[in-house]
Amino acid sequence: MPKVGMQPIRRQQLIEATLQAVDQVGMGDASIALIARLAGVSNGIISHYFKDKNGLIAATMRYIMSMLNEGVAARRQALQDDSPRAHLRVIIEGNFDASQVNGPAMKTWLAFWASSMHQPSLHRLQRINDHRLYSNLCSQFRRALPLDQARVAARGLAALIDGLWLRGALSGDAFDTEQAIRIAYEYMELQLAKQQRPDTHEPAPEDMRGTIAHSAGAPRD
Amino acid sequence: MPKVGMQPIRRQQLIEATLQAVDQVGMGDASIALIARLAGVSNGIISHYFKDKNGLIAATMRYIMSMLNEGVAARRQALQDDSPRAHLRVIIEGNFDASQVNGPAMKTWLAFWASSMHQPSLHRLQRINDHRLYSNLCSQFRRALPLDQARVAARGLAALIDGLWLRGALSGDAFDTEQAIRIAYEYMELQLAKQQRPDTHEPAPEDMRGTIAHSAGAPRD
Amino acid sequence: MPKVGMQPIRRQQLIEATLQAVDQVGMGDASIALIARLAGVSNGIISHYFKDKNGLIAATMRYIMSMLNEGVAARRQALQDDSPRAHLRVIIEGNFDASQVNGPAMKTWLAFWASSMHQPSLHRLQRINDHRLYSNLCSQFRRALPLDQARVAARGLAALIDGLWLRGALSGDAFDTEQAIRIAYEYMELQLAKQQRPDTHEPAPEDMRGTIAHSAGAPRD
Amino acid sequence: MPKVGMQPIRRQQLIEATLQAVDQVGMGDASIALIARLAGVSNGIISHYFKDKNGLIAATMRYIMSMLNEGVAARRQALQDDSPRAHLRVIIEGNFDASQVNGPAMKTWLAFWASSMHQPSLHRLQRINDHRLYSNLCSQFRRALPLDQARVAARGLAALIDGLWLRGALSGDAFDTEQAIRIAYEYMELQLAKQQRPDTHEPAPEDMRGTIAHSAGAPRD
DNA sequence: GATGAATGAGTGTTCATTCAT
DNA sequence: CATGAATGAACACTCATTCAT
Repeated sequence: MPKVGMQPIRRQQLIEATLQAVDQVGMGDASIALIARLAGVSNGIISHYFKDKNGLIAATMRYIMSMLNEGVAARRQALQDDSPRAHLRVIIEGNFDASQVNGPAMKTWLAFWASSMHQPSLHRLQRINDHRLYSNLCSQFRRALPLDQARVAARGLAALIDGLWLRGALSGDAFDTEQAIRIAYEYMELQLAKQQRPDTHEPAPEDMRGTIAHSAGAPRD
Repeated sequence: MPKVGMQPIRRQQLIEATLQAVDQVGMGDASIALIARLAGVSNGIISHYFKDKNGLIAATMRYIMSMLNEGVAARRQALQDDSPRAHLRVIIEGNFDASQVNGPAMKTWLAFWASSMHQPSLHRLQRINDHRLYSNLCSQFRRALPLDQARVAARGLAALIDGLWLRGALSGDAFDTEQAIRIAYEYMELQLAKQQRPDTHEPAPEDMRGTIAHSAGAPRD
Repeated sequence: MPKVGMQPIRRQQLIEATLQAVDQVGMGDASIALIARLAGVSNGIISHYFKDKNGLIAATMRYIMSMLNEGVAARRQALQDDSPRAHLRVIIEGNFDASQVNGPAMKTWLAFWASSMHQPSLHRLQRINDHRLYSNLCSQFRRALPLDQARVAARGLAALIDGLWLRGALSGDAFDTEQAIRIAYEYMELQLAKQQRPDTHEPAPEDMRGTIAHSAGAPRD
Repeated sequence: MPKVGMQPIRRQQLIEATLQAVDQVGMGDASIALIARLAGVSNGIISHYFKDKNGLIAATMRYIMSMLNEGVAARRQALQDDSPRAHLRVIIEGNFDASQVNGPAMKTWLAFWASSMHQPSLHRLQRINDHRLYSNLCSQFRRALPLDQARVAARGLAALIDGLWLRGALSGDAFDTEQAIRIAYEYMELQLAKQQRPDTHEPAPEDMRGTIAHSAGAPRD
């Protein structure tokens, strides 16, 4: 009943109800009536805060994306090592953050991707996100590799991260975060190894002092 | 007009109309009425041949999966080199076959994944497919690497293939098949390279003497 | 496949499948497809033999009615006593014949009644049947009672028979034929007992010395 | 137009439209669209208030049943004579109340009976109703007769009432309430007569001075 | 005689959206 | 702010019927 400041609270409430609904019945069956019931509010209020259902969906997507970005940002701030490797690790870890590998988030991401193929507004959101992951990876690889190699490495690592996430999400089993991170790390190392000894394709061992560093790199984009 | 033996013809006709409809408006809006119109038949015929819409969707998915399998199988038969490397290349290439990187197929795959999170029957299909890619890769890597390494390599390559495919599908641009294949090849080579030099810090070295073997491996399933 | 004489066989086959279908799913859900499947024939054949669904329904009703009539007729032929009482008993018993108190018959009768309220052709069938029971009872009571009393007795006994049948059918339990017959007998006796006392204001007493004729009495009508 | 507290009004409105529709075209053809049109509301509102068509049908049945009960209850309250006879008369009369012998009610009852053979929820309703008529009759007969006789009398009278109602409904002509009540009265008297002179099986004549009495007994249940 | 492919109108139901209260 | 009554189009699905074979 409070007049002031209800907006952000209600919006958050409805976004979380949306995630819950998508988790329970899928995006296709996540009706406004169900979402409103889960949020404990009336049907009508949704258009009040989000104009229409698409608005709610888009807001929910932006919310998950911001969770992803925050997951990376928080890790980056805790970094002490400023090496590319440390930054890349942060990006990788952030993309497998708990906020991204739970049921509601995974189902919503998948539904979002499917929708983005036909909804221009979602497609735009999606491209921004995809590009962010790539460019964050690329800018870190760039510090260790020539541009061409950096681009390929970034493209590969981005794909590997998304692929690991995708297969984990689709498996139906609990997400094996550790294994996913390990595989992504290894790929990163293999790419970085090209820098040290351009004549070999071995990873560079000695400079990996477990450091972590405060780097940048927002997740899934 | 009713002829005898129309079943296979009509089924194929309706599956193709479904792909077309999904391409045009997305799976969410691919109504029976639209699919029937695209196929040039009446609404009612769909339940005659597929029981209900789910039956049509599942048949469509099976069709795309069989296309994928055939794409790999055809390449495998043309193979002259029986090495793991050659087989792995076939699997990679098959997964980026023209039948898989066109609009209708990509949109259908994405929609299928999203649906599989909530439809047990689709989930089953999906798991079978995912597992097939992994086990095909694994059995090839196994010929060159120790079991543990082979597993990790297979998991990584499967994820990389799916991730490259996913990012390509979501990009909205034409699929850059060549680049995707190149990145996947490189990953494959990096993994196979571990066998060569037993002296490095990598495990599983000596027993993979470049052996090759004739194996099989169908992609994405 | 025999050409000649298939008609009566097919018709009977389809009528029995109709009873079976009504028993299983109710008349509302007894589709032509289901009936054809139960009969082991194709959908299309029904219109060949019965023009349309209504024709099949009507034929099925006529079949049940004829079973009822045969049940009474058979008992009447076995009769040695020609008294009104004996004839009335035959009518009562015939109405609770096994052919009338089984699941398919009871469900079909009820559905038929409901339909007869809106289908003139069925309504006509129904009236004929109802009237037959009444007039058969009436003609027997007439042999023992004055016309007015006979009419009331017949109306009452007809209603009691139908009511006993109805409540038995609706109960969901096995039909207690014996009890129903006992109650109907008692009513008959109470009505016939009025004849004994010629001093009452009613006519037609003494001349009904049990004798009289083989009359008729078809069931439920 | 949406007002608060519309629920009871709309529900009643829709129930009456249902009766009207059943009267006009039968329950089989009483579509939601027709009912909504007769009620002057939109199709969608029905699921808003009754969940689905079955809910509306069940509510309509409960409404007719409550009318029946009220018809008996009102008569019972007006009773001055507390004799079993008076109470039984009230039950009989209530079952032929104007609310039960009009077209819509009769058609709805018949359709309800037919449906109750296949819809468990309706069957339950139906059994309750059937049992109520029987037990009300039985408890009154019990005051004048030994238990065994009372049970048989109640069973017989319940069947007679239902049978008279059924034949009246099916006749297609205007319901002859008076005649039906007269026949039921007579049956009641014949049964009650057993009490007075257990040594004879004659009905008790003299004590039937048209007494009425205030008794209880709800009809058809 | 018999099949089953094909139709297309009709069904109950769901749902995002609107808006008077 | 918030409700929930109300709409009406859209949906998947059913079905009696027709008819080429």
